[in-house]
Amino acid sequence: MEWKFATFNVNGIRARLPIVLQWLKDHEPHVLCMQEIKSQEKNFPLAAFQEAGYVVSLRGQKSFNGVAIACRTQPEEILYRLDGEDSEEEARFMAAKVDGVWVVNTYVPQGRSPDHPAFQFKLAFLARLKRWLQEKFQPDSPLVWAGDINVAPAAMDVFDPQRMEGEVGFHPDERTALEHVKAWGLVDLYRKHHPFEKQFTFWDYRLPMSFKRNLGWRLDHIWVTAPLAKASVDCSVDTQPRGLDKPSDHTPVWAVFNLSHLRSGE
DNA sequence: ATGGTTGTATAACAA
Repeated sequence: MEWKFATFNVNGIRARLPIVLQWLKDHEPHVLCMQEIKSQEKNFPLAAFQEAGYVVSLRGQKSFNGVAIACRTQPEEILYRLDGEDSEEEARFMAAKVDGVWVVNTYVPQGRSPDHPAFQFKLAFLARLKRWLQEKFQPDSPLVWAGDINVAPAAMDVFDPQRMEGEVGFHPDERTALEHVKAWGLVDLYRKHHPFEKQFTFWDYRLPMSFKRNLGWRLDHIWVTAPLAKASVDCSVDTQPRGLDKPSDHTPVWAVFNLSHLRSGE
């Protein structure tokens, strides 16, 4: 069974609905993780997704943040909170078991700047995620961690690494925190399939012509456990939606897996 | 130099 998975920071689901629906129609993924839906559940366009053939589970919040998972089939199990989270916490995490695969969808805190308290919150979020993975799952089980991770893992993942070194999104403490999550047993799937390509997933609105000039960052990721890495057929970034009218500042990342390959244990 | 634009919600705030 070919299983297509995608992640997209939509930056406001209501503003992005036409682009997202068209993308679903064109690519027909089994699962789409979304971040920054900036919507409460009552304002989320559930019916439009249903008409497109998707069931959506979401963790919303007024105005900011918010994550959602759109699936072809109803997930077997859904989790809305990292361990220890209280109901007041920002909506940045959810997980669902779909087609036998655990899908962990995060909108990692951006961090504002390295000297801001939000930066420590970002590092703590990554540490908590690692602990949660460690306590709940085995790295030899099929699991995807995806979303807007808000960290560029390496120099080739930012348009000007010398200028960005130490900035939020490309700070050594963030790269270390990300390495710690990875060390649990995850593979950066885009990088596995494209070891040398400089390919971004985010281009800031505030930089004039940033997309045209390719002044971007690779912040959106699909990281998977070993069995899924082995079962993966392809992983790529679709830059097309970033060039449309009224785009998100991010663009989708997708991957294809051969799940029958996974289940046969080979 | 510390800008710039965008979405949400309708005044600022976050990114």
